[in-house]
Amino acid sequence: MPQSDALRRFKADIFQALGHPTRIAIAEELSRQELSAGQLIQLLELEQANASQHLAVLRSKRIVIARKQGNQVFYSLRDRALGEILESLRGYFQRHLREAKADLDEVRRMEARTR
Amino acid sequence: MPQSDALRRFKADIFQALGHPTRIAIAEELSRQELSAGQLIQLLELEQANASQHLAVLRSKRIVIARKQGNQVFYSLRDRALGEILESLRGYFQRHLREAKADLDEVRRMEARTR
DNA sequence: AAACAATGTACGAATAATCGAATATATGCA
DNA sequence: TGCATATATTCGATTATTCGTACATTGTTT
Repeated sequence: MPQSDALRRFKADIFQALGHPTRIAIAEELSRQELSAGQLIQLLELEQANASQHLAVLRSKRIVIARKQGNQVFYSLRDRALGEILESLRGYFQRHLREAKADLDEVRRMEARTR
Repeated sequence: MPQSDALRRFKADIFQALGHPTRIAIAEELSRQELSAGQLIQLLELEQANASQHLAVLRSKRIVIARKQGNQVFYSLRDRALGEILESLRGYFQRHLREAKADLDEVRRMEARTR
């Protein structure tokens, strides 16, 4: 592949890091306010280890900043642009609402079948 | 997880679909202009089957629209917002250039070692 | 119809992502 | 020091992605 392959990988890494519902949820919460790991766990009803793993992914891609204070670790989004991207996807979703709903319905049907 | 889990999955799906360097490259080309599968293959120097698989991913998440014309299939980005998101990541990259460069360097070192 | 061109799909192997359980590493406090 | 709390890491099993090879499909041309 020609040109700046490494730059593409960089971008792809960021997308990929956000390519999981739990990490989306974390990023959305953090775009509103700084939160400790524990608070995130409580808010999103996550397993402790699982949350920590997802936070590690976000940290490794530098999407999130960790600030240690005493016993706990406070997380925040590193760049507000990421919050805006998340926000702009809301618009995207609205714009394609009809089809998006069809997609979501299909997801639900799949879920129903799998249970 | 509370609240609209399905909506998060929807968003995560979009990120995940863009979470691969080849698909980023495809999306970036298509944000500039409509292109046939063959043109993409040539531009990005991809294997035919591989390109087709990546295009299938982008189609399945409706990131891309396929228009069949005679023998060939022309692709375009479904929503310019996606192009803008891609563009805004360029800004993100600039803003964190120093660290981003360190990341890229590390990627390169990893690559060098693996070869 | 036969050959060709462009694209898509199926399959299997290799690699990567995800999860829960258990364990480790701080830090705070009695 | 000893114990509790908050967070991170390791491990193994499971599932998902990715890739190349081979084949299928569709439309075009002769």
